[in-house]
Formats: sequence, structure tokens, C-alpha cells
Amino acid sequence: MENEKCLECPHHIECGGKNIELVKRLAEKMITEEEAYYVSELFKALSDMTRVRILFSLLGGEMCVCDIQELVGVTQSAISHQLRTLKQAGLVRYRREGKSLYYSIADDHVSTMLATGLEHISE
Amino acid sequence: MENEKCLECPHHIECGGKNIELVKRLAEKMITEEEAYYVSELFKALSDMTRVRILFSLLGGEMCVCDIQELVGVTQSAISHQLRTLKQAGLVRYRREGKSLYYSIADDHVSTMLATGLEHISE
DNA sequence: ATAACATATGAACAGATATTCATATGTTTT
DNA sequence: AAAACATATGAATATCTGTTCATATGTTAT
Repeated sequence: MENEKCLECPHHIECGGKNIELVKRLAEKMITEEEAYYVSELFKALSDMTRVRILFSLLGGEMCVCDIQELVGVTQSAISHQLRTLKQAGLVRYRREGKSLYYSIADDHVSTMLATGLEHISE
Repeated sequence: MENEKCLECPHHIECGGKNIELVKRLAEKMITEEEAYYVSELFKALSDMTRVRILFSLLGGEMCVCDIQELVGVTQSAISHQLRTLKQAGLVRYRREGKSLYYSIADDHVSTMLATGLEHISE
């Protein structure tokens, strides 16, 4: 029985021959590269300790930058840069009130992910 | 009325003065630095496109490295390195069967986080 | 208008990360 | 025992990331 040459791993001829049916079936349901990219970008926004602390702060309700800074304990600039990342990832939103900007968690997905993540590490 | 000097942001005297009660109350419930670190490390493991694609592949059931490689379409070495990262983060586990190693999703938290992440980007 | 305040932004630098290449390890077949 | 197979690992490199510093923007009070 002949095996096809696998382009992905030229040093192995048998590669991919184990479960051809499964692979074919899954290949159709597979997320697209674009989706995978966006999902990874989303989690990338959650992959920094400072940003995680910011988000957990905001779980208590909306807060101005100044108070986040107080809770998290890093410089104003660092907080602001990280808030930008979180905003771009759609994890937080904000509204202005006078001189202050009030940030808050964007939607329930965010709380869910944080809660699930916290559960996961507690095992 | 006098404001205390804020150590975190020496160029602002008023810093942290907006919502002192809220900040104090939240500071007690705040996740520890250690927890924040582990949570961020967990999400860091999900923050790469290749690893995301590996995990979505595994949602279809356990697979050997060779088949993952086929589905994801990167080199064997790259897959192996990323599987190591996923394993260290407790996101996948594996068992040996003959020459092959079969990887699978570690627990339901992982599926939940992936699903929630995918939902989030679809908006 | 000017000063003070609250936050954002750009550049720069040090540290982290993903892939590649070469090679090693563990398993089965001959 | 040797060869082939399946996967892991270490080093090297190019790229990305987070913080800091300096400064800019937008808002309110004087």
C-alpha cells in the first residue's frame, strides 16, 4: 500500500496517514485562519499580568483610570497603554465624565473568560 | 481640604482621590499578584494562532501529532514546541500508543474558554 | 486666557516569543 | 542489532511586547 508524500513534512512519507478520515472530516469544520487569528489576538489581550489585574479591578464596577492605577499599582502611562490594548480587543469600553474617563468591562464574555481562567488555575 | 501624596504617580497629588472607598473595598477582594500571574500565563498559552488552531483541532477528539500537523499545516518541530507550551499550561494532555502520542483537551475549562472567545469575536 | 488636572500617545529600549534547523530520544519493525 | 518511524529538544535568530520617559490632548477651574 502506497503512501502519499506529505508536503508539510518532507522527511516523513507516512505523515498524515494515521487517521486520514478523521483529518478530512475535521478539516472541513476547522476554524479559518482568520478566526484563529482573531481568537489568538483576543487571548493575547488577556495574556499580560497588568491587563489581567486591570480587568479584575473592573469586575467590581466601572472605574476611572486614576483609581485603576491605585489598585494595580503601576504608572499612569503603563495603565493607559494597557487600557488601549484592552479597548482595541473589545474587552473594555469607557465613557467620559468631566476630566475623568470611566472604564468598564465590555460584556459578559469577558467576565466568563476571566472566571473560567481563574477556575482553571485553581486545580 | 488636603490630599495625600500618591507614591504611584508622584506628579499628581490628587491621584486616587476620586473613589477612595471603592478602591479600599476592592483592594481587599483583588486577586493576588500570584493569581494574576498564573491567569495571564494561562491566557498567554492561548495567545498564539498556531496553538489556537491546535486546540480547535483537538476539540474534535484526541489526535496524534502527525494528524495535528496535517490539520494545522506547520512543521513537526513547531507543532511539538507549541504542544509543549499547551501541556505546561495544563491545556492538553497526552497518552502514548506505540510510536504515536495522542493529545487531547485537558478539561472543560479549555473548551469553554475557546467557545467564549470565538463567540466574542463574532460580534 | 491661563493654569491645573486627567488621560493618551510616540519613541526607545530591554526582555520575551515563535519559528527554523539540526539533532536527540523513545518505539517498533526487520 | 540496525533501520525506520514518531516525536521532543536545544540553540539561534528575527520579531514582537511592555515599560519608561517625555510630551501632547482634552477638560475644568480660576
